[in-house]
Amino acid sequence: MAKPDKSNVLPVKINDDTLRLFIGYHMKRAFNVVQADLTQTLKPFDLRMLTYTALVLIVDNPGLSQSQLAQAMSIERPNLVVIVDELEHRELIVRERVPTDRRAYALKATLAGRRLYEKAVTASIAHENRLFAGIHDATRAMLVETLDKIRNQETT
Amino acid sequence: MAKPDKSNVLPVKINDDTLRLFIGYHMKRAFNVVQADLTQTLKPFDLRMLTYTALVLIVDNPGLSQSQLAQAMSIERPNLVVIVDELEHRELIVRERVPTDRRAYALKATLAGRRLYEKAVTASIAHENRLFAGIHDATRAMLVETLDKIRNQETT
DNA sequence: CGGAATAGTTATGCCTGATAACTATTAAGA
DNA sequence: TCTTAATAGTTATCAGGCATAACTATTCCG
Repeated sequence: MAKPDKSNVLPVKINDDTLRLFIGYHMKRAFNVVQADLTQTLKPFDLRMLTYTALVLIVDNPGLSQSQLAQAMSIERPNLVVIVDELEHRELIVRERVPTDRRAYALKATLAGRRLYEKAVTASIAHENRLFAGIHDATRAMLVETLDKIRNQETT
Repeated sequence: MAKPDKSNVLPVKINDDTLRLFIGYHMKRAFNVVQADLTQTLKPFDLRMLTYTALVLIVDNPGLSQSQLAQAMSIERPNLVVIVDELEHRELIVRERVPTDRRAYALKATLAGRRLYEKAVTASIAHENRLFAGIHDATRAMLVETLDKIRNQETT
């Protein structure tokens, strides 16, 4: 006579059928996995998702201002300050003065910044290839297309 | 002779082609939109995403423990305490003692909790139908299937 | 010129998420 | 049985992400 398994080594399976009705739930769970993996990928470069994103945008858009960068990253200006501070202190970017507008900074990557960019982007692509290895190209394309459609539903 | 538009009313379009290479980037942007909309949807019920998720799981799994709930929500036990506290103070759930294990609580929804659950779930379904109106059923199914596949790539 | 708007900054607070350390209770092994 | 390990829940604490208000310096505009 087997005694009931009270040990919670393998806890009872929880029913999340209601939550599974929601696409947002699936998006959150999936994104958590991607973000956790990306965080690990960026750790050797001492970059977080936000500092990485900012570095990429500065390298690809030399001379952009902090306001433009904040808007591109969909974060508020005050929150960008600390990010730019960190990149500047690490000498990955510089804040150059704009001659025609002494309020604004022109953000530009240094050589070290561009080198870190190359390494981090390469590692990130490898990370995504690994994580999405089981998903066909056509499916990936449809996924991206659908995600962009959702993004553009924005109810601002 | 049109003068160059220096006004940043419509800021220069920033090039994010590199970031667009990453599925995770598209996921984050899309999820931000969904989350913002859901937050607005839940606001009239005084629920946040986490309190809402916890309430749904407790209603659907009466008697589950805080440890099980934390695991189902993929958060640490200490962070769940405040969530359960809030739901309990609002008398949406109760912490019942488990006779066979005096360490654990059996979480159960009250009638008020179940009623709020009904309203919030109904509103959430309407929110998703509105947000995903432009996406065909077949596409939604494929989206969910792909997201679940990504979630299961988890590199724990 | 003078008020409005903009760029950047500082201070501050809320929410999410993680860890360490603790109490109470239960399980497990000598 | 007795000791030790493990578990459930809690507290304290910290870091990160994100938002707003208020401020300075500068530029725009009527």
